[in-house]
Amino acid sequence: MPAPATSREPSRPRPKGETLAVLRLLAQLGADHTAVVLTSREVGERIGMSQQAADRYLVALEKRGLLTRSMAQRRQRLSLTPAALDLLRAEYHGYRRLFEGPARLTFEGKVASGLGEGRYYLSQPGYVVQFAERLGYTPYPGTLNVRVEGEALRRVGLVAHWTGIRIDGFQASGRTFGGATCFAAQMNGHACHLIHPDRTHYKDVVEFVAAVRLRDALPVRDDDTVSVELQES
Amino acid sequence: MPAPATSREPSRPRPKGETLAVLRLLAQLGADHTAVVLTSREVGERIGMSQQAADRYLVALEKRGLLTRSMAQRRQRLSLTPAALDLLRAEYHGYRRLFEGPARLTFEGKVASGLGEGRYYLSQPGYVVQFAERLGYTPYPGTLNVRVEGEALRRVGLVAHWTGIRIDGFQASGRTFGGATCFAAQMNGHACHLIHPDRTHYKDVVEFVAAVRLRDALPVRDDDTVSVELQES
DNA sequence: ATTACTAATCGCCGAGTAA
DNA sequence: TTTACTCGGCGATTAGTAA
Repeated sequence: MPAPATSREPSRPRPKGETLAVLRLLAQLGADHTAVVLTSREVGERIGMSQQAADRYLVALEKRGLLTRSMAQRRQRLSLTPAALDLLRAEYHGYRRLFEGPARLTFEGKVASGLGEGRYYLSQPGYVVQFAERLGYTPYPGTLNVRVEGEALRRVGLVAHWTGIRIDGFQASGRTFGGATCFAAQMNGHACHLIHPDRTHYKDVVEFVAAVRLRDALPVRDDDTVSVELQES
Repeated sequence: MPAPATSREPSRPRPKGETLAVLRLLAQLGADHTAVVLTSREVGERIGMSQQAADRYLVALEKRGLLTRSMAQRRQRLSLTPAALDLLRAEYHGYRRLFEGPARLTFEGKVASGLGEGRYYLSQPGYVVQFAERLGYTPYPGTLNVRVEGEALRRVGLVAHWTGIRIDGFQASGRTFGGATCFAAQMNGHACHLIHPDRTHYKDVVEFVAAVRLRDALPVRDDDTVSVELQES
C-alpha cells in the first residue's frame, strides 16, 4: 500500500550543516549576480572551518546544482545558480515571517482568457472535496486568469516561498493530478483564492478561484485591469 | 606579541549544526513570547532528528542561556531567552540584507545633555585617529545625545545587528577603551554619525558625532526634537 | 601558490535503556 | 509515558600531501 498522499510537496528537505552558511557567504560576497574569485581557504576562514572542509562543501554544492565553478587552475570563479538563490530566499522568508508577521502583497494584472483547463480541473472530485474542506466553500468550476507583467511578476513569484493552504495531488482516471497551494486574496475587493500549482514553470499568468463566477461578480472582461491583494496564512 | 587590535568584537561565533533550526522552530511555535509545551520527540520529528538528538540540543541550548526549560516531570515548558531572539534577529538581518539591501531607519528623539563624557572620549588620540581615517573627518570633540522613547527605541535597537564602520578598542593610560560601530546619519538633514558602543546596555540615549558642533550647526538646544535618518553601510 | 585526495581523528547521531 | 544517560557506529573534519 502506498504512502498516503498527504505529503507536502513544496517542503524541501532542510539543507544540513553549514551548507546554508556557505551559500550565504557567497551571496554576501556578490556571487548571486557576478562570478566571485575565492580560494577554498578564504571560504573556510570566513565560515570557521578548514580549507579541506570548505573545498568539500564547494564540490558538493556544485554537484547539487547550487554552484557554478569555473576553475582557472589557480583560483576558482564561483557563482550561485538560481536554485541556490531560491534556497536562500526560502530561508529568508522563514525568518522574515518570524519578525514581520505574515506577508502581504498587492499587484495589478489584466484579465486573460484561459484554455478552459480550469473548468476541467475544478470538476475533478479529488480537487473539489479538498477545496470545499480547506477553503470553506465549493469553488465555481472555472478559474479566472490574470496576466502579470514586469516588476509585479517578480514580486508575485515570491509566493512560492509563502505558507498557504495545501491542496494535495492525487491519482484518478489513470493519471496524476498535481498538488497546489492556495492563498487568500481580494480581487477588486472580492474574496477569492490564488491557486499556485506545485509544478509552476514561472508563467506570467496566475489563476484564481472563488465561490462564484468572478467575471460576473466583479464584473470584469478580458483585458480589464484588476487589483489583487494577497495575504499569507 | 599580541594579535593586532583589528578584531571585530561584535561578530559572534557562528552557531553550529542544527542549533538555529531548533531555535527557529521554537520561535515559530510561539516560544518567543509565551512558554510552549513540547516533548523532545515532537521537536525531533519537526526538525528531522531523533528524540535523543533533539533532547541534546534542548539541553545544550539551556546551558548556553538561549532557552528556559521548566520541567514539569512529564513535559517541559520551553521559552526562548532574549539572547536567543537576538541570535535569530541577527540571522534574519543577514538574510534581509541579501534581498532588500542596506537597511534604513528614521526616528525622532529629543536633544539631551550628557555628562561631558563625550568630550573626554573624543579627545583620546586612539579614537581620534580612527575616526579621522574611517569616517573621513576629525569629529568635533563632543557628542550630541538624543533621547529616544517608546516604539522608536525598539527600532533603534535594531542597529545592533547592522554592519557599520568599526572603531576598535584599545589600551591607553593604563585603562581600556572599548570599541564601537558607527552608522552614517542625517540629523535634521545634517550629516553626522551615530556611535554605537560595543558595551551598550539598552539605554534610551544614543550619541552622535559630526565634523562640527551639532548644537550650533543645526541649531538645537536641550529638549528640542530632532529627526534622524540612519543608513546601514 | 592552488585544488583535492587519503588516512586518522573527532564528534554527532540514534539505539537501548534507566529513572 | 516522559527526560536523558551510555555506547557503538559512521559520517564529517582535519592533517598531511600529491598534483
